[in-house]
Amino acid sequence: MSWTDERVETLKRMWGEGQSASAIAKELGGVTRNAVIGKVHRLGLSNRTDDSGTESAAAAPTPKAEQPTPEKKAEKKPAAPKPEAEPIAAKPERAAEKPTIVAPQPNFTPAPRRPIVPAGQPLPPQPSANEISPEALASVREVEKKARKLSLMELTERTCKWPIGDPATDKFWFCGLPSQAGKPYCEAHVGVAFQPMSSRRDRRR
DNA sequence: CCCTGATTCGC
DNA sequence: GCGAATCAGG
Repeated sequence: MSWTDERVETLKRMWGEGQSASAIAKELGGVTRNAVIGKVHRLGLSNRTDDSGTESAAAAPTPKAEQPTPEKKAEKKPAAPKPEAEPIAAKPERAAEKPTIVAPQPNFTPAPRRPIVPAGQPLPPQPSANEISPEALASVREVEKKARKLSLMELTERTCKWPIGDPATDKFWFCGLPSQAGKPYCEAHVGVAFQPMSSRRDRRR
């Protein structure tokens, strides 16, 4: 397989979406994650958070030999118009939803009033507003159908620990699907638990 | 052990 | 330019 324009485009898009190299490789097919990573680097888009300008010091690991490879930056940015459709705010339309209790979210605040926090304890990282992408929500709902419904005792290092149901009843279990490396949740639940780190970073302050 | 990206270097 | 092997980390 070779890096056709189309394949490169897919690579760029998915990488931009924060997809992992292995995921991209899988999508493309015929290449390994190594190939993808290698290509990513050659394309010069290894840094997913393209914040040019705010470059402070650092990034000078070579105190000795400067640049053995005459690196020329043939930047050609304006190539992609990138009609990225901004996802409209998720539609929390869940009026007549089924009585099934929605999985509690880690960043969910049950008590709207009670900013009390353990003394001197820095506030836990709050992923800003909980604007979960519609896709992520849909994904979660889908996943919960396939949940292995593990009990607490059945959880392991590599099972999703996302709670489902009401802890006060028997209708309670854990997702149990394969968790992502180093994360406590499966792919879908990671998606709602953590913000994609990209999205709209900061809307003008 | 599972996974992640980063880097190297022979091709 | 390519990507397997390797490295470094979670």
